[in-house]
Amino acid sequence: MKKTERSSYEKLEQVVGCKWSVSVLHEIGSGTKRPGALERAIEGISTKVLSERLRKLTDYGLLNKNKFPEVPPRTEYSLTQAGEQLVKIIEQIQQLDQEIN
Amino acid sequence: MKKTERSSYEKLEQVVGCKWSVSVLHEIGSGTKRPGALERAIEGISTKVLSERLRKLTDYGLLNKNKFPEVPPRTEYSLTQAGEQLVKIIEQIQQLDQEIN
DNA sequence: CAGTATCCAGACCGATACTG
DNA sequence: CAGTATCGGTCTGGATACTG
Repeated sequence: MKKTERSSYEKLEQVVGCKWSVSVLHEIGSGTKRPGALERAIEGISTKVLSERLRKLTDYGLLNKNKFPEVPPRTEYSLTQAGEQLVKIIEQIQQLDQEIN
Repeated sequence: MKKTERSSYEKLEQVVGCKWSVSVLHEIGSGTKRPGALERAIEGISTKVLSERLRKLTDYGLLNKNKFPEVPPRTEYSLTQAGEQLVKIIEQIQQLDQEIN
């Protein structure tokens, strides 16, 4: 994505720092699994961006992807173990956020 | 910065998602306090961006700023309590990061 | 329904010059 | 030394149309 990165925080920045990533992780953590439902649940996100995030988070090992060979096609995403840990950490930051304000 | 934000993750994205923010927080957490030293310690960051980050993190209540009325001017930054908590959380994510890869 | 391709406006970053 | 202003290139996100 960025090309001039080299710090050890690269991955953190690319995952959490990407707009909508956190919302997507949180929503999936809340039980929403299918892209269509996610798109409806996360107000404001576009198809393209949702797809990009799902792909990236899957690539980074934070999401599992299950594609069912049906018509119409059905795909379900879920948190990996690492994904769940990240969600927990994100929730901590949320609380921190409230303390700040 | 962004203008079309409205999710509850806005702040998290704006703080952690900003390039270099995490590095700056971490470096200050490691004891580096003055802008000049930070600029040298954080390889690749520019004056302008460092200033922006310091300002934003200060505005967000993550950093304390101490300006001394001396010549030449001296300024020192330190983590607020919230800043320290955030640094701890970031370190957790670092560990998670290692598990992912 | 899931996912991709395209187009465009604007945001961010980087480098640098400059002020107090 | 700390901090701001400017400028240019690049990348991202948003909207939409489209494919399987």
